[in-house]
Amino acid sequence: MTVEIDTPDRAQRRQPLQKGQQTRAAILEAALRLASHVGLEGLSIGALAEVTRMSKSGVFAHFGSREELQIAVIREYHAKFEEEVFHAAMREPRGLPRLRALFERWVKRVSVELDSGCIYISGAVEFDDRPGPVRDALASMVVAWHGALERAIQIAVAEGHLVPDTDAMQMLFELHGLILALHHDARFLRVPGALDRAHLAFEHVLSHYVTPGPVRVPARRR
Amino acid sequence: MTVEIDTPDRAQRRQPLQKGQQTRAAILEAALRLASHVGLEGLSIGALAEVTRMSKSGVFAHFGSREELQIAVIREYHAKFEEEVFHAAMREPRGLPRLRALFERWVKRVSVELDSGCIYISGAVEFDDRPGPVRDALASMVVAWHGALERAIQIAVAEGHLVPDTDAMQMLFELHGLILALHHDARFLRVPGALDRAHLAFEHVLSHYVTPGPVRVPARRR
DNA sequence: TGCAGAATAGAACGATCGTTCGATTTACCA
DNA sequence: TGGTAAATCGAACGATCGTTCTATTCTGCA
Repeated sequence: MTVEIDTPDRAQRRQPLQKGQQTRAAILEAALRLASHVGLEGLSIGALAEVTRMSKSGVFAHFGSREELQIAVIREYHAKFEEEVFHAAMREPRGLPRLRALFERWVKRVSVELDSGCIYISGAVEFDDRPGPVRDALASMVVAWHGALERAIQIAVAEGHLVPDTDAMQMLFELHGLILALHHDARFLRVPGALDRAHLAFEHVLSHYVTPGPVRVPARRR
Repeated sequence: MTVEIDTPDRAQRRQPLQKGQQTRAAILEAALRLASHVGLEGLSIGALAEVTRMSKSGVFAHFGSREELQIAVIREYHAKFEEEVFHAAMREPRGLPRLRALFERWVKRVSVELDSGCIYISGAVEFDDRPGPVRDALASMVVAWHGALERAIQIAVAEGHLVPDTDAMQMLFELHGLILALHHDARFLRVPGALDRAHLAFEHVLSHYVTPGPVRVPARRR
């Protein structure tokens, strides 16, 4: 539901956002920061209004309901995630380099970023027993991301970097576990060195699937 | 703060619980079931009163504050966990068999048990940004459990089942990741076959640390 | 510049939250 | 069995929740 048609003037002046849209964006940004601390369930319109120095009803009007706000936050997080992790890594060459980049950026997103906990992870825990549109939105984003990773693995197989009988979903399961363990140790337990553990574990997982020998023959493919 | 001294009569009649204690236990059981669905933060005294068919103040009086209730729930979960996972697995022979049993029971606790989500996992996400006594209680329980696992790994090394230069904390990190991934896939995404993935992944991790060759020479030790 | 519509504020709603307090019932021991 | 302390209830508190109104301010286009 964005603006479909802009006046030519506005479009070329790079001012595509009306007032309402840009305060909505500001609210969303604050909501994202807030939700990454207190979770999607902990997100409240009152607190959001305080942070943005607006009235509760003013904030509310932009979303229509708390559920819609939560879903908007999820979508916003997804967009950021896609940009900073997926698209950035896609610039790496196909196969293992790209897979490494995906994992590396994923790691950064989950553990290092200053005040941004991973909403995919916290949301999964908050909504694993709570059906509804929020859960559905969250799940569809996570599934999409996992799908992208699975494809990256399959490409690495096709490139000959990973052994032909690699079970992509199994490998994904193992890599996902590393991210979750990292998130747990770094964010909850505050263990130093969790990052190194994640990297080393990545190599361990990789060694199960990587094609043996220094010489690799990339499969001829387009 | 349990009852220190019982009258001899009561102790031998196996009625160690006064009325108050046993309703407290009943409340705690309900709280545990409720918290595993809605989380420790989602736990409310009102909902708890409704479930136990008591008044809010009646429930409240047993704990003195919501925080105390949350901590009591954590301790209760810990006791159950210790009994069903740790103690049960400790009956297995030292080394690899015991480590396998620990993992297996851990898996069961986290994914199969009907309506009991793992409070260690959900709590870690809920309180990773929230200091206070609840977080401290939770963290100390998790740390204790991880310590027990680390010891089990070290014993397996001493028994010669795992290679001598095994990094116990690294191995623990990798195994913990599998549990978290299982929890995510089974509880949130409801993917079938997550259990099998966890088991296969366990063997993968193991193969990195297990002593090669069919013949193993257990270290002489006590 | 003026006017229509969007954007925001402000007050109020019913509900629920954790907590307090005083009254009342219940359980237990002498 | 009676008396006392423990256990439980019921009502009320202030706070906050999401949401709904109406009124006011502001923005952007003719």
